Amino acid sequence: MNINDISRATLGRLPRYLEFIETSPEVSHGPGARVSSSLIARNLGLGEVLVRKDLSALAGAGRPKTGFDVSDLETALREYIGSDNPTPVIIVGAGRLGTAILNYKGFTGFGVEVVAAFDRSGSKKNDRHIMPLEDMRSYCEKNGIRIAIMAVSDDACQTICDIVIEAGINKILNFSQVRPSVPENVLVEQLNIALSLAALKHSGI
Amino acid sequence: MNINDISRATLGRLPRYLEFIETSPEVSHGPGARVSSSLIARNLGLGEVLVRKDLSALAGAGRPKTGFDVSDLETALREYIGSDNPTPVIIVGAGRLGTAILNYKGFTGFGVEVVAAFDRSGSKKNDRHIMPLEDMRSYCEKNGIRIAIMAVSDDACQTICDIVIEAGINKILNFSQVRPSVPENVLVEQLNIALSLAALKHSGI
DNA sequence: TAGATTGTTAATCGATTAACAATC
DNA sequence: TAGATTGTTAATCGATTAACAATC
Repeated sequence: MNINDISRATLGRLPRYLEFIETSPEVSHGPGARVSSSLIARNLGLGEVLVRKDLSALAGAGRPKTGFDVSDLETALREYIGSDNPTPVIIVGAGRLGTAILNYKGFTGFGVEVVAAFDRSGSKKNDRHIMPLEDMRSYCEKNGIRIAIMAVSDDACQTICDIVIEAGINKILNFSQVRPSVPENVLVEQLNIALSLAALKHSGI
Repeated sequence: MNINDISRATLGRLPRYLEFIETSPEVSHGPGARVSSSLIARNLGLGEVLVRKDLSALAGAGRPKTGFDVSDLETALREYIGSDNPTPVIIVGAGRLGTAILNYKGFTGFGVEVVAAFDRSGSKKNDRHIMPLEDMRSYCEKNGIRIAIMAVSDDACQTICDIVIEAGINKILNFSQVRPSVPENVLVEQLNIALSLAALKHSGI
């Protein structure tokens, strides 16, 4: 396993590792300080082999008996996640959901940053400036934006999606239940809140 | 494979099957009308064996040459999804995200329904009545609510979670990045928007 | 009968876990 | 050395796909 095939499952755990290493009093930070995968696993409620695999895929081998170098690990985690140099994304659709996401604080730890929001007519909501759709293309070109969050109605989804792609976006996180048809060089990920709820409802407990 | 082990992946496809069957002009609806898994697969962009497995797990065997009975399939899909008799859920936390979800229209097709929202202090937002947290327990007991969506800040997550469980909730869809610790008879599903974005960012295209 | 469509069994693939060998 | 901790290989598990047999 090497750094090029970090799975989504692993990626989801990386910020937890980083946060644990940075904040736990059980982890020391002097030069040469080390941390064991077992310690991390125990605190995060994960299997220790799993942690070991995640970490070694990311930061290279640990050392038997002593564990992983804390400082190397921090650097590698920050580097891979990109928390110091987050990727800019835009939001398209500034209704209630779009505005909520626009003001959401949890993105930085995952290496992304919402830099702008667009809607049919520009406006100003909760201190953040919303730009009109017409400005999206030039904004994205100028700022090299390739990722968009779409929070628009099911009805508008395909139409807006076409515009978004036209603006140079090639990765879309879509909150609509409609799966827009897109050219094959564009990637759409559906985030379906209702499905998560339904799965919960059906999960036997 | 039988109806008791419908996977989450399958569950996510069921509403799409139902919608296709109900709305596609390629599907007729008279008594004895049938539809083939291949037709569904082709239209939804899925493998036909996959569709066949999903459908037969849900509604029992199809018939070679003729396919699946449309009416049986519709009944089974509606029955399993529960769209005619949706499960009530509550929202806890009526900030921007909570309010957005409260007004979200996409739940019915997945067999769930948001029936109330709670926040520290009750209020009225966008025509929907928000109740104070103190009323949650009696409301849930009276209405038999066992599922909650938590849309509160990371800081408040554990505190509110305890209150939610106290109110009789045993399944929680949590938008916070904090994973609350809960008794083992309570199920928490994390829905992490930032992770979805990060995964998209790292997906090679 | 022939052909469309299904069901079944085995193969693949990815993620996780278990068992054990290696090493500092 | 002994023991803590790692890495590696094989097993498991779930979802999907491929190949093929069954049947109306």
